[in-house]
Amino acid sequence: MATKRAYHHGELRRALLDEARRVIAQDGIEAVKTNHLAAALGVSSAAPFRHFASRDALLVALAEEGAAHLIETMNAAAAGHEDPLEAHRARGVAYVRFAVEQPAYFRLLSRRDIVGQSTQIQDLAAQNLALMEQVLGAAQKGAASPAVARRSAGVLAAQALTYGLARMITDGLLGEITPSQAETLAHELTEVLGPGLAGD
Amino acid sequence: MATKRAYHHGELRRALLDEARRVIAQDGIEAVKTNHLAAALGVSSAAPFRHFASRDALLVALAEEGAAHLIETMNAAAAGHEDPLEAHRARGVAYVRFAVEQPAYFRLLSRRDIVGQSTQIQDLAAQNLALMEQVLGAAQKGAASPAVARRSAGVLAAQALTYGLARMITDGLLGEITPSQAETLAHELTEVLGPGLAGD
DNA sequence: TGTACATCAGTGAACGCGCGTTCACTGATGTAC
DNA sequence: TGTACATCAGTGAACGCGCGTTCACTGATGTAC
Repeated sequence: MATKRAYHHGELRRALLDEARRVIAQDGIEAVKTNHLAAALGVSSAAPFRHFASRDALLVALAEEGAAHLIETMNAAAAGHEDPLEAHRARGVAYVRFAVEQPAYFRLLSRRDIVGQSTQIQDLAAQNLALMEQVLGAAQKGAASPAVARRSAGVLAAQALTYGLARMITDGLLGEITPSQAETLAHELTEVLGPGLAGD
Repeated sequence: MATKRAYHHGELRRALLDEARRVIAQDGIEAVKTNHLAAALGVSSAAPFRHFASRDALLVALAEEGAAHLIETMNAAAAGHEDPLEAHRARGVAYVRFAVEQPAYFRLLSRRDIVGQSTQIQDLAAQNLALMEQVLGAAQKGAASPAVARRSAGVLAAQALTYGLARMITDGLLGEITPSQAETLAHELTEVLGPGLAGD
């Protein structure tokens, strides 16, 4: 709102997060430099450290925002569906859309060195996984490894497909793609998966 | 073979590539530092530049090796199968196995800034895609976008699933996983996809 | 088989820049009386 | 309502290190005669 910034920026924390998000979306996480963020906001290069203990802390905070945002989006998408399989599919579609619309959040959330620093994010991920299992009503019999013991083949297949599509798009492996094209793709691909899940 | 290295290393180029591969597998591409490679091989920090014009050139060369290796592996895996659908599935499984066994190559090959520097790799990728389409015998009707116009939903679904699984594993999102566990997973997941592809 | 010379693959010292982070400081804002 | 003081959010200068890359050099290897 303030057109002319005075000595005190007022919204610097928020502005730093937003600028970092912009940079990540455009050039990736490695392109985030604290001094560039500061310069872009017309502030000294030491200023960011009044709000974040370190560059890493800034990235983790941003990732936490993203996680909350993602869960919310997926829950909202699933809410409208009676059929559990359709609800599950809607989650997958929403996930891909989120990745395309918010590539910065998505990139942060696929970095285990960043996610690993936030128990909050890990908790959200666990909740989400439990929800998926519940929706698909999958019995968890013996699985391939302890690490994936909680995931049925169906859930994992759906996750791998949506995650893979999301990554292919955000990593630029499919060229330029608009959010609406991404959504169409997500619909088509989850449809291919449909018969296999139903027969589970 | 030579136990004691003399003034001339003799295999430095090869050794640099191997060491870089090791580092990438363990800590990612960003962890490759020319001076660390040199130190690990007991050579001065300027030595690598006798064999590669720059750090980037080294990474591209390594990626080219990886691409050749991958194609070969997938072709070999598909060769034993009569049924085109099974052949296609074998390719997918081989792809995931490759990603797990050779995470360094896989990581390099999913970086478009690196792949983009090598027409050789791009050619190999195009050939491979054509082969997949041919195997699946997919008619290419109107698709979601020009960029993906050559890919049917079935091919893209299979790619997204295998790519997604491979990335989830190599990015550590599924915890520690052995190559044989990975192969089991790949089998299970491609099975889920089966019914949808057959009915295409 | 030995000597002269070109070429190749190393050395080691240094450069230079980018970037995260620190530090003593100062201007602005909020609160007590 | 005004003054004194604590606290907060900036500044700007500097540090220090990591790392890619360059440069003039030198020891080893291969080839011609």
